[in-house]
Amino acid sequence: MPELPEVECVRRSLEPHLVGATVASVRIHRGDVIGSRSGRTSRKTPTAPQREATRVAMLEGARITRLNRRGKQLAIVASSGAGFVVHLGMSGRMTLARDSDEVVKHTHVVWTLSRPKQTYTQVRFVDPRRFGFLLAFADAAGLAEVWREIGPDALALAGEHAESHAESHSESRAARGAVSKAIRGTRRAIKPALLDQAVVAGVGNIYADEACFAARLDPHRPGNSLGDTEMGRLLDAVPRVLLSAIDCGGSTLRDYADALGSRGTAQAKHAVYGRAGKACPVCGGVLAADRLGQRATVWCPRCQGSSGASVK
DNA sequence: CGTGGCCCCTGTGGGC
DNA sequence: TGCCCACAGGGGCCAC
Repeated sequence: MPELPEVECVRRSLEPHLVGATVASVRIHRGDVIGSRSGRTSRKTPTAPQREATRVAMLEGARITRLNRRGKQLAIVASSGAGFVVHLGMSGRMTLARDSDEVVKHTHVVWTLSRPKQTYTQVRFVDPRRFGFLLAFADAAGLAEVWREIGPDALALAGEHAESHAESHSESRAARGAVSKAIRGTRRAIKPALLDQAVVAGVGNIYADEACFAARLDPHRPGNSLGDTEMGRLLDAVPRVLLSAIDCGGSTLRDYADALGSRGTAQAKHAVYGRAGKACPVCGGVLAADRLGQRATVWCPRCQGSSGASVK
């Protein structure tokens, strides 16, 4: 479900309610959503001390000071620097709630907050398919270690237009350099390269198709076939489509909603995703579809020239 | 190194 | 109406 824009909207909707709050208690209904995918399979029933350690790792007793995001991952950080990363997978949600609100099916973890004058008393991690997970880290170095596995945040590709701190320009240059090097250094098609979180963090199946369309590049084009102009178009298009989607509150195809239950409207702007066989919004031609790297892919053969050669 | 296949899960929508 | 299959916004792992 969630790609970078949706995770960012979740972050923004959670932030004012979590920052400054103390976690009074953590209730874990399904402990196996905690830990990396590889690290949680062989788990036996935890002992009481282990369960307590897990609640502490999930910030029981701690005060939340900030919410950071990199790609599709959301980090909830306490004053000690400890915290946990939330990955929503395909169907995960973080929802704000009151104690009295019905606990829906597939609610795996519930944090109860205590803070003066709070509107919501709980945050809940709900994830029917359980492709999402929560991963604890002990301090800033621990978070850095987790995030070392993924590439630069896709929004860092944006130049001046984004929030302009003094450092944003050099950060943008570094990100663009790293991503263009990664893409140009491979024969794999640009779409699977964009989906590879180690190349750039935050792009999923919707926005990969949308970015390729916006850049007028066939998603099948080998990365090492892109010319400078084409690479520039791609690196511009990625943050552009993501920022546009954030402005719309994300894409709600089926059930995405932010922490307050607000749905997104970015799906109305999709030029190609989910529109196979329909008319290209630019040229009116029929949009083509196939599978690329096991993922449904839609593009306009006319606007996104199918030639493998770099045509300037 | 890159790709294709299969797996992890539940829910839903379409075709019959 | 009901059943079965395919598919879904995530990613990991394995054999080639």
